[in-house]
Amino acid sequence: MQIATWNVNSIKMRAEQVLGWLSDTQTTALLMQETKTLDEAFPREAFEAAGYRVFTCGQKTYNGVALAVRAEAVDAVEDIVCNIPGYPDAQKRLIAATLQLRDGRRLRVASAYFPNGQEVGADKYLYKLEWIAALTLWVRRELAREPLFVLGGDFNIAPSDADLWNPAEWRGKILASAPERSAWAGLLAAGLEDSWAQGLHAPETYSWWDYRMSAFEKNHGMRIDHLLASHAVIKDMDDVWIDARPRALEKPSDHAPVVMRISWPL
DNA sequence: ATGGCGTACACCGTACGA
Repeated sequence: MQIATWNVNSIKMRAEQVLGWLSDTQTTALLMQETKTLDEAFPREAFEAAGYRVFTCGQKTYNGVALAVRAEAVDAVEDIVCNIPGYPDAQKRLIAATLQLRDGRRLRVASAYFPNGQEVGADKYLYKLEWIAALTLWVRRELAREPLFVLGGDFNIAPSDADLWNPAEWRGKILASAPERSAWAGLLAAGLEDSWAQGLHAPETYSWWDYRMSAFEKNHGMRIDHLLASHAVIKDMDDVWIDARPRALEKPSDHAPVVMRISWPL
């Protein structure tokens, strides 16, 4: 079984690349962010024709999250929620669903698009911290009833200076500020583990590169997309990596997929 | 200090992003 998260930066622009990548990698469940599309305009038929079920929580122009799940891997998909329960928000940044897997396991997955925050101290920054606090409370509740849980997405947080190509310039700034890193630690304290900590990774491995100034070619990137999971998932994880290949295509998303392989035979 | 690039909506430029 393979689970991936990918900020696609407009699903209408990227559907062909995403479907090609799913076909190449045989990914079981893909968590998408920044679909930037109303649910009725999501290219659902193309995903279904490729053998995936799709669940969307979208809006016009901005934000938007979605799940694509291989139909043959699940008996049912249940308890779908759009946005954080109890946290009303016009911005669509979370979708979760429980996958009743063909092997009998129940796995809850959540795709999250964390607010960017714009600048430390800005209104959008306060919203970011408030949103993460609400998410953390929700994660605690979910973990109490769903032992197999994965939270993946574009966190818009670089957990350590090693996750920035130029940490000196980002010290204390948005994506790297102490309150954001403390919020990250709070998510782990709620009962999640960072899948990345399980693997051996080359230094300067990133998940996002600016479109400008040939940042990808120079590997001027950041690692801000993550897969967290409960221990019951992490203990069965074989590998985790970032697939930078799609970033080198024509008209790419500025983010690359983060992928985890779990030993369950699906 | 700005823009550098890309996307969306719909203006023929603005908002937003990380």
